[in-house]
Amino acid sequence: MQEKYAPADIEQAAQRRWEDSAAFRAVEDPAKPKYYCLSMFPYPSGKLHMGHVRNYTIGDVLTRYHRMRGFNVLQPMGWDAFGLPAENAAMANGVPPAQWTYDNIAYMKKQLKSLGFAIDWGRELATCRPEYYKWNQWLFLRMLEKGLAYKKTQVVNWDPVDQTVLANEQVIDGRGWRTGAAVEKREIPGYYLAITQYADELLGALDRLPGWPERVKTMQANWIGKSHGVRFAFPYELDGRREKLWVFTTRADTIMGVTFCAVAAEHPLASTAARGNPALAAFIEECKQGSVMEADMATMEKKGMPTGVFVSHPLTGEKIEVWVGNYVLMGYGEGAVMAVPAHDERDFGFAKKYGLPIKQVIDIPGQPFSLDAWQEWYADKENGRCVHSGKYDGLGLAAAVDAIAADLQAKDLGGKQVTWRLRDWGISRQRYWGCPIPLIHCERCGTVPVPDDQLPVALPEDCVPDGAGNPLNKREDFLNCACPKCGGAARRETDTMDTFVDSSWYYSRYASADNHRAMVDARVKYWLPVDQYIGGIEHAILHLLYSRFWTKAMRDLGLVDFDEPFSRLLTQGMVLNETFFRKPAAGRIRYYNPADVELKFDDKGNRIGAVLKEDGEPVESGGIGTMSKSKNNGVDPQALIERYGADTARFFMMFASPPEQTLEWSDSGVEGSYRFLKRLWSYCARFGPSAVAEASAKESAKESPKAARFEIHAALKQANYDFARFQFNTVASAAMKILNALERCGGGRHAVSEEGLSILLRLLSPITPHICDHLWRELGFGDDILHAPWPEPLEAALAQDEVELVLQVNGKLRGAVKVPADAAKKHIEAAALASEIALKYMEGKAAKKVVVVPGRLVNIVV
RNA sequence: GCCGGGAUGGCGGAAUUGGUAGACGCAGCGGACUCAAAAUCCGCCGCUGGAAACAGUGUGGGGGUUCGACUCCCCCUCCCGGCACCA
Repeated sequence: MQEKYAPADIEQAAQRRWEDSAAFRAVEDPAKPKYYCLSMFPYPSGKLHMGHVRNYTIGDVLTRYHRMRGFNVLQPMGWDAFGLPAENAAMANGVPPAQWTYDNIAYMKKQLKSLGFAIDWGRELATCRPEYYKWNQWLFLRMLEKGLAYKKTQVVNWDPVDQTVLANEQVIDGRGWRTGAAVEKREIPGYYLAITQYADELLGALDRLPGWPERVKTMQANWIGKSHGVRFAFPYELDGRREKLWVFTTRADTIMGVTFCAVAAEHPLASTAARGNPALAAFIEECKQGSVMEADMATMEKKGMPTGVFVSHPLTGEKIEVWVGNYVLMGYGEGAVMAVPAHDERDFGFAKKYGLPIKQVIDIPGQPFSLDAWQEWYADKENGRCVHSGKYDGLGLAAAVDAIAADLQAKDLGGKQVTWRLRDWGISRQRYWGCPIPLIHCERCGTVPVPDDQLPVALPEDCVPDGAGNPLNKREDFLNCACPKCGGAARRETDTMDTFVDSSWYYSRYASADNHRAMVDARVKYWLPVDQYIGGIEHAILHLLYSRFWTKAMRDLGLVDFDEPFSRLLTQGMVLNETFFRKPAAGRIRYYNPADVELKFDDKGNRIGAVLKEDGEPVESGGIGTMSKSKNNGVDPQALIERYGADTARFFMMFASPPEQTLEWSDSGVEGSYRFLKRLWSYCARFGPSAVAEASAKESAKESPKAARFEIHAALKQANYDFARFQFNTVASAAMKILNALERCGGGRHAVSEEGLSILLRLLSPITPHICDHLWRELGFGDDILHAPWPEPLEAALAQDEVELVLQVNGKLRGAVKVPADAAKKHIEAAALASEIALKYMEGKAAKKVVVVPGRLVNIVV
C-alpha cells in the first residue's frame, strides 16, 4: 500500500469504477423499500459554488447511507436551464443563450462528477430541451381546457431591468427578486394559473407535512393568508345608475362605526369620479406611480382625497363619503375598505389628518376612550363589546359578526366570506429564453391552442437577444404559422413561461425521463413522492408552493396519485465567510479575499487583528456574511477539490456544522479535515499482518483493547443515532473518536483493530466515499464497500463489569464511585455513603436522601 | 408591529432530551524530531485564586420549580430570518 495519501489518484479510480459498473443506476424493484433522495437542481450559471457543494453533499450522504441500509435509492440530477442570466450573457458576448447554457452544463457536470456523487446520470434532464418542455406545454393546454389556466389583462409587476412581468412571489420589498430593481406597475395581458383554486388545500395540507421545517410551513401559511370576514356592499347612485361599492372586513362588528370609505387608486369608482375632477385625477396618477415603487411602503404617509361620491350605509342608510386612499391595495379583497377610525389604527390616523368624524362603537369597561391618541385596546378583538350600535350592543366579536352578516344577507347586501392573500400565478414572461406558450393568434378564430400532435412548439436556439425586447418578435419563421382551426395565416404567441413552471414538476419527470410519449408513466407511482428533498430556504415560498400546486393539478388531471411532492424537506444553511476590507481616506472601500489575509493572535489564542499577506499592513474585518462577488469573500470549490480532493471537501462540509445551520468557512478547518484523512490513511498503511502486529500493538498501546472496543461501539451507537436525525457533524466527530481509539490501542492488525477499522470505513463511507472504497479493498475487508452492510453496535462490546458513577453531595460534583455494573440500588447507596469522598463532604451529618440514577450518578442530600 | 429561530471557551460547535457542561475539531502554548523550516508525533488548554493539591465560579441577564437546570416555567436584553398599509 502507498505510503502517502494521494486523493487525486484514488478518487479518479473510484469514480471510474462506479461509472463503469453503473453502480448508481436506479431500477424499480418492488421487493425493496424505495428512497427517493432529491436535491434542488442547479441553474447552469457557469460553475459550482459552495452552496451547491454543500447541498449535493448532504444529499449524497443521505443517498449512500440509505443504500447501505438496504433501500433502493434514486438520486437523479438535472438542470434548471431556462432563465435570464443566459440572455444577459448573450448580450454581453454575443453567444446564443442555448450554447452558453449547454457549455455551462457540460462544465458543471464534470465538476459534479469530480465530487463523486452517487447520481443516476441516466435520468439527467435539462428544462431547455424540447423533449422536456413539450410537457410544460401539454399540461398548460390541459389546464386551459379545465379553466385552470386563463388569460386576463391586469396591473402587473414590471421589472424594468429584466424587461418582463414578475409574479407576486417574485417581488421582494417592492423589488425584482433577481435584479433588485424597483418594480413598476403596468397593465399587460397575460396567462394565469388558478393556484387560488387550491388555496384551501395548499393551506390545510401543511398540517400533514410533519417532515417539513416549521418555519417553511409558517411562511407558506402566511403567504396564502386565509382570512375570515364579511364581504358586503354600500349601495349608491351615480349618473342615475344604481351601483354597489363592495368591501371586505374582518371586523364587521365595528360596522356601526363607519364614518367614511376608502378605495384604491386603481378602483373603478375612483376613475369614474376622476372624470371632470383634474385634482383627483392627478392624485390618482400620483398614487399609481408612487405606491409600488416605494420600498418603504409601510412607513409611507397616509394620503387621500375625497371623490365627492356618497354611498349609503347598508344598515343605517346614513350617507358615507368615499375617499381615495393611498393605503388601500387594489390587489387585496375588493380594493375598497370601510373605514372605522375608532377601531383601526390606519383609519384613525387618516381621520385625524383630514378631520373626519370618529365614532366609538366598541368598549372595554374601565378603559377610557379619547380622540387625542390611538390606544392599543381600541382594536382589541377579545375583550371588546359593541356600544352605540343599537340592537348589537353588548355583543362580542363573534356574535356581532354573526348577527350583522345575517342582517346584511337579509338585505341581499353581503355575507360571510373567506378572503385569501394568495393571487393567481401569472406565468407570461416577455422574454426569449423560456418555454413558448403553445398558443396561436388568428385574426378570424382568435386565440387557438396548438394541437397536441404539433407539440412541442420548439424555441429557436440560435437567437441572440440584443436587449431590445423579445427576439422572437423578429423571427418570422417562428411567428408565422397556419391557424389550426381555419388553416389561414396566423401568428404564434411569443411570450414564454415563467421558469418556475419548469421546476414545478421535474422531480416527477426523473421517474420516466426516457418516455417521449407521455409526461409521466407508471414508474412515477414507484418512486414518488420524493422521500427527502434538500435545498435552500430561499425557495420556501416560490418553488415549493408552485410545486405543491402543480402536483395537485396533475393529480386532478389523473396523471399522478399523490397529493404532496416532497414528504420530507431539509433546508440547508448558507455558506458564510468573513470579509476583510480597507477604507482609504479617499476613494472606494476595497475588499480583500480571506485567502490573502493572515490572522494575528496573542499567546492565549485571542484574535488581535488581521493583516494582508502581501504587504503586512492591517485590514479591517467586516464580519461574517454570505459568500459574494461584491464582498470578495468567495471560495472556489474547484480550487478546493484540486488541492485537497473531494473527500476532504465533503468531510469539512459535513463536519463544520449541522446541515440546517449556516456554515462558516475556515481554511484551517479544511486543513484539519485533510489532516484527519491523512491520519486515517497512515493508520491503514501500518495495518500490517497479524503476527507482527500483535506484538507491536502491545508495545505501543496506551489503552486496553477492551476499553478501545467499548469506545468504538459507543461512538458507533452515537453516530447511528445522529445519522437518523441528520446531525452529520457529530457523525464525523464519532468517526474521529473511533480513529483516536484505534490509535490508542496500538497499531497493526488484531481483533479489535480489524473490527474497529471495518466499522470506521463503513460509517465514514457516505461522507468520504473514495478513500473508504480504496481502503476497504486494499485491506481486504471485501469487494465493494457499497454492498457492505451498515455497522451496528454490539451489546457485548458495550457491556461493562464495573461502572463509574458520578458522586454528588447536595447536587455538587465531588467525585466518583466504582460499582459493579449490575449492582442493586441498595448496594450503590451503601458504597456511595461509605466512600471517602462522601464522608469528607457530608461533614458528619446524616444523609436525608440518596438519589441513585443507574449508570449515571449518586446524589447524597444532607 | 406580527410570526419563527437563536444566544454555550479565543473560534466552529457537542451534551442520546432533567443527571460529570465544553465531546470532536480549529486556533494558541510547551516539548520531541530537524542544521533549519514544513510535515508528523507527544503534552497542556473555560475563568479567578494557588507552586500544587485544591477551592470558588461558569451556558445572554434576573427570578422560580427540582436532590439536581444549557435543558422546564415566568420576566427582561440582544442577535438572525420571514411577513407586513391584508382591511
